[in-house]
Amino acid sequence: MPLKLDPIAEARRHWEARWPAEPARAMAAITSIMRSQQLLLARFDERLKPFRLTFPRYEALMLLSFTTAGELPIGKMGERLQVHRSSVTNVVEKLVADGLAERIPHPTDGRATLVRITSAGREVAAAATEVLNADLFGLRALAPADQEELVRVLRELRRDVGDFGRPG
Amino acid sequence: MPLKLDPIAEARRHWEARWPAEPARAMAAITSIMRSQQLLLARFDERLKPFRLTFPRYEALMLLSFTTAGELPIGKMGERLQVHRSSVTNVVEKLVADGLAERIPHPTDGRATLVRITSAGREVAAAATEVLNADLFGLRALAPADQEELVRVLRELRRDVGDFGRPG
DNA sequence: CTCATTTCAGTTTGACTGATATGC
DNA sequence: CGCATATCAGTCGAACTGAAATGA
Repeated sequence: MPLKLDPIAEARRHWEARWPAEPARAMAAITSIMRSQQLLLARFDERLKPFRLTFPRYEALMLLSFTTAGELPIGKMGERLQVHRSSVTNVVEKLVADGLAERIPHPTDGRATLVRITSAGREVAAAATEVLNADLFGLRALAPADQEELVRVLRELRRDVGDFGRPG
Repeated sequence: MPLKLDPIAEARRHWEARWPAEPARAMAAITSIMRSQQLLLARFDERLKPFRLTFPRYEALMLLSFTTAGELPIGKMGERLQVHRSSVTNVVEKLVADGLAERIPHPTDGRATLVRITSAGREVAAAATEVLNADLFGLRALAPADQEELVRVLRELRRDVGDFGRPG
């Protein structure tokens, strides 16, 4: 059930009454991101449920489907998804259990495990993507220019916080 | 360790190779939000750790501190924080365990429990906020105008997804 | 009685740490 | 040998569901 007023606008008024404008603005931006993520994630999970997927699993599946060979070692996946190796092990376990991916030995490195998307995995990935595309990932009402603006500003944010760039 | 390239720009190229521009753009916007949230949350948890707070706990504490009486029933908190009642029960339990809040009986409604912030809770909330303010909530490098833009666009998004407005 | 409020028990999920096995 | 890779066992946090208790 939606609230009557924008909760972030309300919170911002409280902040501005107690702290300078600068942190209040930053806080409003942050909580906007947090809340948006929460809402979008809920929406995604709902759409993905029929496929027995969650957003992290969907991400992993799409990552695999984007590689030329359809396979990637666990460590590489963790790097790309920015989560711990053991978390990847976990997610992959679910995909394997559902027949969407399989573990195969690395041809040259005996330590490594390759995760390969199966044809069933590709089908599910395509079908799920179709569903998500159908409502444009929940952004139907957002103007294309606004979507681009979002990407641009958040790219700045991510670079600043250390998502990419500044190699070191 | 930061990646060399922007992972979202990379993913977007993959999407554009397989699907129309519209969903690719939406997907880029969505994953920008998801990833930003992930990065910010990690940063917050790090900053809040010395106070034995997590972001949800901090949110709950701030919510209480913003009310005139410093107290709120559980259900109201869940409504404002947009989480399930039993989740609030859980978070409040942690705050109470650390002496930052207390449960008191509702004066007129015997069913309800009021959660009240303690003076220790106010102190911790203030100290934690000071720390978060010190790096402007992780948005040091983002221009004020960009922060406002973020708030504006995400307000549209939230309204569309059903965070507020459209009462019914 | 019905409805509302909260708690409790139990589950799910994802992420982590640290220890271990294996192979480069 | 040291280093890298992955798994396993165990923990934690947060969210949920559904049932039970209590009281308006």
